[in-house]
Amino acid sequence: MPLYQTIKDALPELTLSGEMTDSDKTPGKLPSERQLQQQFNSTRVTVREALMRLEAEGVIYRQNRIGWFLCPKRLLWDPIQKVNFYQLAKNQGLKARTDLLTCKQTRVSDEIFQAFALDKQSDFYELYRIRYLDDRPVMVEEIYCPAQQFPGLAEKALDSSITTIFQDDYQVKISHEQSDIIVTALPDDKAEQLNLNGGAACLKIIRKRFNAQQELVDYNIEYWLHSAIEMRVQSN
Amino acid sequence: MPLYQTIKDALPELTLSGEMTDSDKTPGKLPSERQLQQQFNSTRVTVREALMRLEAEGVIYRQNRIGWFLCPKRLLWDPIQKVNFYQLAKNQGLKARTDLLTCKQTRVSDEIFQAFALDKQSDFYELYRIRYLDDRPVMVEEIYCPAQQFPGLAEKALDSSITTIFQDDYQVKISHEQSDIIVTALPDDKAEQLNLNGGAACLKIIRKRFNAQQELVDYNIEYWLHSAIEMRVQSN
DNA sequence: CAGTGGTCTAGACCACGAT
DNA sequence: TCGTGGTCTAGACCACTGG
Repeated sequence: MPLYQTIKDALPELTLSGEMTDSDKTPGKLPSERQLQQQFNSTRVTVREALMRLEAEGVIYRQNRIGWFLCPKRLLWDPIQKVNFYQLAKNQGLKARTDLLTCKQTRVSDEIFQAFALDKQSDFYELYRIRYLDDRPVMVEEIYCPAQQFPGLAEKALDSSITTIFQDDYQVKISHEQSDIIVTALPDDKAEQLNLNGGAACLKIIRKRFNAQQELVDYNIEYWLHSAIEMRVQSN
Repeated sequence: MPLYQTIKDALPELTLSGEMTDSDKTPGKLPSERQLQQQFNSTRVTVREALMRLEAEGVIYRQNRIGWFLCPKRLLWDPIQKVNFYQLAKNQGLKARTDLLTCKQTRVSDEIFQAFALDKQSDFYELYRIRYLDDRPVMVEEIYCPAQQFPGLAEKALDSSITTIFQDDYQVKISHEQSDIIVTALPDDKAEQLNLNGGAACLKIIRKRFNAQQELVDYNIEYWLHSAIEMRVQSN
């Protein structure tokens, strides 16, 4: 059996038992790579091989230049149900939070513009937001919607539910949506916003939401830390 | 910019252009790691860092001890629709194939047994299958169903659609199913069956299928090569 | 048998975090 | 300032693939 397998198998217990120096400081924090290297009489390359495999499995994750941590349980999500993020988290005993990073009016890429089937290229609102579960950053998203349709959007409480704002402040109701979901690597710029490392596996979700007239209301790109989410779908 | 970034960015074009020795032999095959190491005046560790990031993105994949290859386009799949695998592939211009690895009667783990809510532990059929798209292995699955309910199942054409066999040979019709979907790493034993490497990101799908009486008909665990699949879901 | 990827060693320097 | 993870070098031996 490869050495990294031995290390990999031993790591979760080693961390939970709190034997090693780092672990008793912050709960769930793994010992440093150099400590592990000594513990297993190996090298950093091999230790990191073990760590990265555990990361791929969704057992641990890392914060950029901080260290490696055990993953809490995943958020269970049904892509069919249009359940509010806060409600979803609360139902599962998790604390949800959203931070608005930026909100500006701008032109958008052709791909996004064409999805809206508008007459001519005009301004869009572009929102960048981060979502947290129990204060752990788990998702970044970009939201695009036509500026003309949502005057004064920038002044709203954009760290709350966009759906609610659309509905209460603009009488725009979502009646239907389409989600494309792929597994890919977290792009470096998104990773930076999450204080994570680029290259980690993530779930990329492109969501288009429509009103009853089949008009596109908003275009949403989400990147989820892969270890933070689990999907459950029913079909009849 | 890190060196592995430079290599990563240059690789797809380098492969497609067919400049390097390996690439013109097998279409889509990347140059060997040692060739790349020379080309970029670097080391294997760094070259592999670039390769593994591309793998995580779903741009390339590797066959165990054979080499790295560019990924073909993903199979688009709607977890809500109960579409036959062959039909789905055909609609998207892909050639589907299924290989039966093993089929035996056996006891099963408590987790699976309990899902069936049977009176007492009895034998189950356990099928292992591999699925290919255009002759590329993209999925391994385990299927479990109660042996008593499907006498002689082992003699059927198990490299075709199980759903069809259930329906035509046993008058058992699936009316409803539930899928759990998570991103994780391909376990080593599954990787071996696919001639791939353990540790690569994969989509793990646990599917439970029920008849009209809400009885569990079969229990299915699938591991998809993450770069081979894309999900699209509609919600109303 | 030659070449490949899989695994591993034993170092190094840097930027950044915590203190 | 010290320790951390991020990146990188320059090798090595092995098991296996393919000719």
